[in-house]
Amino acid sequence: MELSCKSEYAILALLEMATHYENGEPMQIRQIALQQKIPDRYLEQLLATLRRGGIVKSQRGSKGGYLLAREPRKISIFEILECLEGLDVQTGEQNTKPTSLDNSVVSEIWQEARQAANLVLQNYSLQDLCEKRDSRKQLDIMYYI
Amino acid sequence: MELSCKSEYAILALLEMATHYENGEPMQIRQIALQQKIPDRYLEQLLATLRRGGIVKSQRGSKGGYLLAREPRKISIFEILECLEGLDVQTGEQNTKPTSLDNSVVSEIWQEARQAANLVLQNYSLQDLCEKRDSRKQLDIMYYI
DNA sequence: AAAAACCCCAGTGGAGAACCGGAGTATACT
DNA sequence: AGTATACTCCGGTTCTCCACTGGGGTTTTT
Repeated sequence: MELSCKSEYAILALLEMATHYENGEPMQIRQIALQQKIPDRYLEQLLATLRRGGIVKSQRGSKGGYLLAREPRKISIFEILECLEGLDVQTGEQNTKPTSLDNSVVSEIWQEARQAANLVLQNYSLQDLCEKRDSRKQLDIMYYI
Repeated sequence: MELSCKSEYAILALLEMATHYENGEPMQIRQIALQQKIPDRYLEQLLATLRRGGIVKSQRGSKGGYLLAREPRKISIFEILECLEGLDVQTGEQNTKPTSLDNSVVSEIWQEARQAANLVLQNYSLQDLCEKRDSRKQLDIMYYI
């Protein structure tokens, strides 16, 4: 029930990219890693996965880096998590576990709960998170004054 | 996002105990383990945790075993999972991670999603699962005829 | 050609999950 | 009283996965 480090890193990185989305220039791994305090070699792998998942695109060579593949509004948090955690390799072979009635009832309940969580995550886009953060920031400033 | 083996075992075991709840006699670990195909030495540990969590009570000695501490209707699936997975030791010490604005926004979203899942699990009792299974069983018999 | 970035593959250390085993203790039955 | 039958507690083992690191490559810009 815990948010994995991997997913948190990925969301933070994408959040960073989303806030700089407008200027259209690619962001480097180092740059993102520094801003969000993420080990850069690790982030590299996460971004590679996100690229394969069609969430970001990369530009090689000098002046290269990463860009969101779509507008922040069009990228849901659910999609990000699915890309990273998901792809539980659907082993074509039959699962040898003899699924009993009890077993299937339990896993259905579990699936229903997961579905409820997914629904929430599908309704949050990167844009939403950015706005949430920015309005929070404004609030903080107000309080400071 | 996967249901841990531990939790699945526990729910299955409690399900087994719930179906025999009426006759009032304690069930032995071996008995439950055999029925639900769970390694008995492992189940022992899970039941100990559930006992400390006030979900089952134990009777020692010959003719001993385990009993649900309450009626199956009064035990929610959420409570079971919380007892097993939960208790994320609230380290009194300050978390040294410098929570940024981004960080807290992300973890709030995550918490909201988890909350949605928990709500589902809170609304399912052991009794509900038993009934769901039994009605499924009836259906199967009908189809067989 | 050299520098700056991404790309790919491989390995490592630690933590936790899923078990297993043995010695101890309470209870019931005879 | 004694034995069998259960739970109780404590420890160890094996295995997998996560987070992270390293060493090469390749592509692009200057």
